[in-house]
Amino acid sequence: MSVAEIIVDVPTMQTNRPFEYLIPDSLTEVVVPGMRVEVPFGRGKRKIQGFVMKVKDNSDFQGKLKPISRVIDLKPVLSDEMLKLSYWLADRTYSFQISCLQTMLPSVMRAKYKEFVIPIAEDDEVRSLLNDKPDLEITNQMSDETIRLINKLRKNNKIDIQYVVENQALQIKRQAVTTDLNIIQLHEAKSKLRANAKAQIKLLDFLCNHLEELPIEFSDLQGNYGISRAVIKTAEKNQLVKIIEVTKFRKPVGITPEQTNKLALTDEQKVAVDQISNAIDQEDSKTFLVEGVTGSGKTEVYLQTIEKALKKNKTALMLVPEISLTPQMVNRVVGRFGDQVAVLHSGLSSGERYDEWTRIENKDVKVVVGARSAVFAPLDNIGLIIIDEEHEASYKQDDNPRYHARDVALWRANLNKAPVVLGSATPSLESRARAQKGVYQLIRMKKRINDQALPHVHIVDMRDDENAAVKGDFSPALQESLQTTLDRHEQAIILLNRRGYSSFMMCRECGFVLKCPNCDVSLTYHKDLSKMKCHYCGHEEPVPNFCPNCHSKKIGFYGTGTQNIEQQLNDLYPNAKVLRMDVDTTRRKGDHAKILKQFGQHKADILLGTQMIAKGLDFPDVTLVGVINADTTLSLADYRASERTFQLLTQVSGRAGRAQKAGHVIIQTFNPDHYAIKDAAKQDYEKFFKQEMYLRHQSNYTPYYFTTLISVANQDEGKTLKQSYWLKKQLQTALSKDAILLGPSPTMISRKQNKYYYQIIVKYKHEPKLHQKLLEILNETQTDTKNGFTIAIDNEPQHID
DNA sequence: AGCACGCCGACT
DNA sequence: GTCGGCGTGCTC
Repeated sequence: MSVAEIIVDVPTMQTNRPFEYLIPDSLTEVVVPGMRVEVPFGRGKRKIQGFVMKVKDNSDFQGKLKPISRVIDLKPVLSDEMLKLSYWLADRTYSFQISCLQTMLPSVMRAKYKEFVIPIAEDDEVRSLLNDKPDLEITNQMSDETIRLINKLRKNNKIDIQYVVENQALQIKRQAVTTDLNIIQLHEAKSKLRANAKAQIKLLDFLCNHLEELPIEFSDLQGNYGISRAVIKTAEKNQLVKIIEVTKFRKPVGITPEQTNKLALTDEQKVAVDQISNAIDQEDSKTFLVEGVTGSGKTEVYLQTIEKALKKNKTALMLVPEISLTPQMVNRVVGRFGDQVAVLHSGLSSGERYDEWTRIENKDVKVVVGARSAVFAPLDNIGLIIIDEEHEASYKQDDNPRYHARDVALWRANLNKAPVVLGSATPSLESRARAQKGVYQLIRMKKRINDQALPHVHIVDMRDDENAAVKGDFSPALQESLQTTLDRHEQAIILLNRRGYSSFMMCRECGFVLKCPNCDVSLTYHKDLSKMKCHYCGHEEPVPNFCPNCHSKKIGFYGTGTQNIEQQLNDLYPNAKVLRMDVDTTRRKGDHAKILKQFGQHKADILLGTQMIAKGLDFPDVTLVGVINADTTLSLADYRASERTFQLLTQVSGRAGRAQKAGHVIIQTFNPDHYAIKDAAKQDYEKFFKQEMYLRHQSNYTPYYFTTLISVANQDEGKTLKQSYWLKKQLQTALSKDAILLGPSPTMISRKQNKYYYQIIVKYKHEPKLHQKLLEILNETQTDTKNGFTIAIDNEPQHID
């Protein structure tokens, strides 16, 4: 007898364990761990997807085992390493195992479930329900009436429900172009076209040059050659080409960047490369923290160590924050390693993502570059893992499973006996502290390449009379510097530190602030829609003409958004071209890259934006960086506020003067004496680290303490609070006197989408019973979860709000 | 999640 | 009486 242990696709606490199924004779030897299968589950005829975790010869199960219906994959989609990782991940993040298994795979591999009504009796009601068709899909848009009818007919055995598990990944079909004509016929056709049919000529030329690569997908033609769908359709009409559907993905006909060669290393780089290479050689899974000032050439260290891993016939994984996954960055890697590289970025459609995943799985590539989720890339035999901008909060996923890519990377590295390289100019306190203790090996790179001077940073005290008197948000010093920069035909970057600083409406008469009816936040003004919008739930309403509270007409905008600043810049420098980069201008995929490209080609003089412009951009003509409001992140009620402010200011300052030209940075602030701002101005990480460590020690925070955040949410505020206190009491029973228990307290935005949020924070050093207790709580509260309670556990949260 | 079982109130 | 509301418990 052959039995499989299967994790089923039902994300609840009760089903969060393996279920045993009989492997039918026809599938023995076929069903192996890591494979997806379809199984019957529950009393009805429901069929769902499951993951095979183990295969064994017998079962202790008392009841009758059901057999596996069919296999979804012919070979396992998860390796033993990944299966093993899923146990650890589920445990560490307090998530369902099924959720962990699913996040490791591209989203198209998540099963889609469909239900169909099948008639089994001749009946008028059945006929009218099905409209004389052979079946009817049950959707959630059906009226209650229809659902009731379906239930009734089923009870009376007049219809049956059929469950279908769909595998989206295999269903992806894409349109592609091919032609029956040969090269001579194509040329002939071309000569017959009118001279002004430029796009048609371009298409035919393309076909002539790529005949052996046909069929080629639409998206490739559009993306890489600018041949639009309309052009192809016209050609089809004229019987020049054929449009077919392809299921087999081909590698995109990409523009391979120019081959780049190794750069000569500075002494500091050499030390770094040697040490890491050594660890690769020794298969030593130690962790390096490369603390290198902006411009010290960390990327070259990454590239040369990756090369080292490849030479040892191993693979390499490189994680970068989504935001710095720019063409600049990608080209540098692809330029060095060519088609051995797979890139997983958010610009890919889910099909393309699956494509890249398949390439990695098939061992067609040796290097994977990508954002957070790329840490689950199905690479085999990993020789090196790199995490660039190690301190970035985006490495932590903020919904379930709440994993930190760094932790996953360390786990995989340990299993693969590979070193990990954490790189940053401004390491996270926890990593830097670990290096201090010798857990990680610290490698410092203090010098910039070519001995470039660090930019000169000038702090402007906005409390000064002179600055306070200015109407807008630009101090005289910043105005002057901008003018000088423009006069010299150089470029400037203006950073607006965003949090809580967008335009909201307030009444000057009664102080009323226009808020979202569902969430406890003020609505922000969106110029493009001319509407007030909630950033949390998307609620929108028209801009009021008078105060809804006192009916005064003195209601107006407060705060500064990027649009407002853009206006001010236009007023101050009417001849300068300003590019704005924020959530509004980068909504569509590729917008981000487009704006940066334009700026890089010097098609604009000033780049204005939020956080997203601070990362890894390298523009030789930028000589001025201005920070409008350095302190808005400081005022957050988050213990990481100083760290975040320091990191942001240091990163953005590093954008100035990266080539031959000297850089200049102006930071406007109301807290000029704050250490985070002063140390950032001097690019003095070590000094900041000491000061911040002292404060963290004083207030018992990371890295001196571990933190776990438990949040409770419910529609009813009283119930939420009651539940929170119960939770706190439960936790107290498991904690020692040394643990610190904070809360319950309302979150910064205490109401989101009509639910009230309360949180409890546990700070601890060593609490062996805590983990078990939290699991118990999750188990005990599952009935509450059904009743609209949300209980979330965040291990080492990135922000507390 | 989906489904059955079971216990209560208001209708042909 | 019985239909249908939802609370409870189970799924190999």
